[in-house]
Amino acid sequence: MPQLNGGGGDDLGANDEMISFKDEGEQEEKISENSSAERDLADVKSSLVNESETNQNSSSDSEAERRPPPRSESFRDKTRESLEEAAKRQDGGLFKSPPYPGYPFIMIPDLTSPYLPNGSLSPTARTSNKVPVVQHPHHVHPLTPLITYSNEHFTPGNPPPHLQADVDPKTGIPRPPHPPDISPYYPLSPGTVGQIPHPLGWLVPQQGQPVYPITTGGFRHPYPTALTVNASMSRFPPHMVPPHHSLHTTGIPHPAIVTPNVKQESSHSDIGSLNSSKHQDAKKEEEKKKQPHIKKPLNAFMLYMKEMRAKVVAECTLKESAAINQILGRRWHALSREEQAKYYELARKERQLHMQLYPGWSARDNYAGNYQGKKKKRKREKQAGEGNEHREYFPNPCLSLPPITDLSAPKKCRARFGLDQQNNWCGPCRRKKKCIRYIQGEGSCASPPSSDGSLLESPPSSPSMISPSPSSKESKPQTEQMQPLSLTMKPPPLLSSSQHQHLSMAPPPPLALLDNSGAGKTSGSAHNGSLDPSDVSSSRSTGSASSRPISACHSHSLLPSSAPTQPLSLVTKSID
DNA sequence: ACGCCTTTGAAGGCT
DNA sequence: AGCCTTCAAAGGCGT
Repeated sequence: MPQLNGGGGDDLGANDEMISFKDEGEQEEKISENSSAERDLADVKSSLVNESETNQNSSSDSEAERRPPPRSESFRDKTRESLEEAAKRQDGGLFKSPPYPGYPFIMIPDLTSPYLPNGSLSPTARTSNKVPVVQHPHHVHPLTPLITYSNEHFTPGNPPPHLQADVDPKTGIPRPPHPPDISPYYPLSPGTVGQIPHPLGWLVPQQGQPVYPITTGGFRHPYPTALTVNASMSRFPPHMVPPHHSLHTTGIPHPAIVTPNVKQESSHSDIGSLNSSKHQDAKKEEEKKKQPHIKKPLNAFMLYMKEMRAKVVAECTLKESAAINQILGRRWHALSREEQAKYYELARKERQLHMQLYPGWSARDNYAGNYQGKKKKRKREKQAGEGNEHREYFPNPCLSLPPITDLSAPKKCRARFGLDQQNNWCGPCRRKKKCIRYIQGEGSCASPPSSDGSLLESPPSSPSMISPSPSSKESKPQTEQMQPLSLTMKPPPLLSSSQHQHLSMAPPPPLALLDNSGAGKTSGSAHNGSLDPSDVSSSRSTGSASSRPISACHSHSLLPSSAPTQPLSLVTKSID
């Protein structure tokens, strides 16, 4: 098995995750090409890291000086630079083992927890990127993934939401049971909703049920009265129409559903020009705007970002999301497999539930122009020389972070079988489409992901659960390619660069590495990673993004001099 | 007011 | 089958 065992043999088994580090792989590839082939990749990496780090250390100050003054830089460029600077300043310590206090999933949500940064209850009702959507403040919270997979917080006496007969006499909307354990999250006071926004808050298990007790057939039932939303108003079929104001079973607005912020101005502005079709059009428009916007479920990284953003903001003085996201991106890579796996698991579950809740929903629905209020996003032009080339030749030190490659994160076939067994993948998976096996295995699976509700112990993503798949050949021991996400396993410590060296001795190199050594050229499908979305992202990031420097987070979080971070972009950019 | 930036992952569409 | 594009969150910043 080509996966790195963070030293534990607790391989989570998602090869594809490795590919997330395709940059790393690519760079390693380049490195190995450029340097002696015999050199251990890890050595190369670490040495490069050290070099860059030392460079960074010694020249971080002079870097700015050396950097030629912006020639004909646009404001964007300047902004970028400032961003880079900021990131440089702030990111540093982020790459030491993040001081994760523990995983939120098993944390008992505590509003009073100091873990909640002040700003965590972030900006309320902000619009997401100008999309006229309303987000309740509780939608945003660093502890969002606080969803607890343990039953202990859920009194077994509470009937499942869909059986909840409690109906609000006023609204006719089924009321959530308000279990004492949940109430802290969702103090559904008249005007306000929960204070703890949780992207998956609506998934909070009840009655000791699995997080996703909803079966394909049953989840709609609780909403008959709630589905009073004028169907004509909605482009969504009634069953897709969120109950009422996007209320979830629990009466809690589903984070994925946002009601377009209908601008009131239109209503009175119409008064003047009531006549004619104009008014009608306006009306129509307004109605359209009222259509709930079902957002995409957050992916693992988004969940992670949501949770960690506040933390990063707190740790650093950064506020710019772009810079923070860079940091988070690197932190994401620095996460241990298990940690990442948890997010993947969450994301998977959210997707799953999302799919169940809105069977007809397609991500395409949210594409520009497909729903009111959404402006077309202008495609960012790829700058001519902005290829990945530079980046590849100047490995990003941050990428030499622990090769947390494989996650048994539920990535469908890819995760289950790994890249080396693509023949086992379902067709769609090979084309990066929806995994049919995954859907069949999961979506139709009425049984909870984990019977005891403890996803931590037996995550459904566990290949064995997902697919007894015929393809899971006996040839390969399960331990190798289908390792369950046993969170009981000791999480491999985040590796420092030095550790990374050690890691390089880890048994089977990641597939990517193998491929790299074998395949050589990155171009096209040289490595398996080309099949992985990460490659797409790689191409997407077009160097400009990935090469952006994110380095030092001043203050406490600074790494010891041994492992400062190196702004790659500085290296890459300095070339010309 | 609105778009861009920036990250990763998922998914749809196009070729 | 592979590549490309869009969207999801977030908040500062530029236009």
